[in-house]
Amino acid sequence: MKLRDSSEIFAEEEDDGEREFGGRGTYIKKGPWSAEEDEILMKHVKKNGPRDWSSIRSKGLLPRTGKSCRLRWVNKLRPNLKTGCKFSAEEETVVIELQAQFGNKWAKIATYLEGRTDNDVKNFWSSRRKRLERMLQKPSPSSSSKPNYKNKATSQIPHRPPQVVEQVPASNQVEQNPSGNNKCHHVVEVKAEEATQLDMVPSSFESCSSDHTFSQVLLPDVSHNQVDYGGLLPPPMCHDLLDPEPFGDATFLDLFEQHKKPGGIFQTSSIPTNAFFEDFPCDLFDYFEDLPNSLDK
DNA sequence: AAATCGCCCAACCGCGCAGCG
DNA sequence: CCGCTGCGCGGTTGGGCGATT
Repeated sequence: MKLRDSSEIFAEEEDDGEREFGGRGTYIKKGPWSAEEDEILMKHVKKNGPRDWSSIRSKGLLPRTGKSCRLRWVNKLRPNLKTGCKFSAEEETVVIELQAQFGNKWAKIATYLEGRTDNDVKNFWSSRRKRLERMLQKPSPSSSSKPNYKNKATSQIPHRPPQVVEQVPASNQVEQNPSGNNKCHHVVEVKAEEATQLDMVPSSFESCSSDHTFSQVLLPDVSHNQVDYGGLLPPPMCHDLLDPEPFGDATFLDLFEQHKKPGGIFQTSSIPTNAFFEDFPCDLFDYFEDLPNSLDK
């Protein structure tokens, strides 16, 4: 397939009715990039390096702003990008930890993840946050758009085998694991923390009957974070947990403290029943299925 | 089969910062 | 010092698409 040159792309822009004019009377193309545009941009970078973005338009190479060109290069054309590849559990762990430490410094966080862009990280976090927020909203039986597992017959619920939950080691038990698989250790530890965040659903507290207790294995002591930060300062706490916004005036920790009190939901370490977990979507526990067999014992 | 919902992701927008004249 | 310009970053939006109803 023959790619068009820049003059043809400009000509096309002059023909279509959606062109937008820049400050100098030149039109600026917006929207999806074509293969031809990518090709031209690649050539520019090959020749000049990833800089002089604004000259791409001023030289008449592309009807795009320098901003747009840079973004395209950084997010899609740069070599060694993991495009179309979902975040691995390990990458998720890194993002969660670094977000707790740096806040929403996506560009900085992305530098710790090979092949990921700030946009990737931002989108990942945004999706995760939305999911969390959705779960934090008190579900109304009549208006909930998501399936309300509680209201469905048990036979329709995609059951998670009990052993899946039991595979998760307590944070202070992992350290004693003689197998010493650091990678698994790392993932399990932080996943437990994330599960803690996601599980802080007030509606679940209410819907959970008293015999549906939540195992402490999913409530690691956040002060005993065992992740290797590679020289970075360990995050004091995930921001999600400290952000009072989802909980009104109380932070997650406030709620957690309340529920740790005698009679609270977290005081026992008994094995949870499936019923508790049926409140959550299956993929919430995807990490647990990735646990190695060595942790089965 | 059609409608609706939810997720993912590419791309744009606005703002702040740095460099330069 | 000030204004201009380019660049980088974080926030937001809108479309595509698969899953569900």
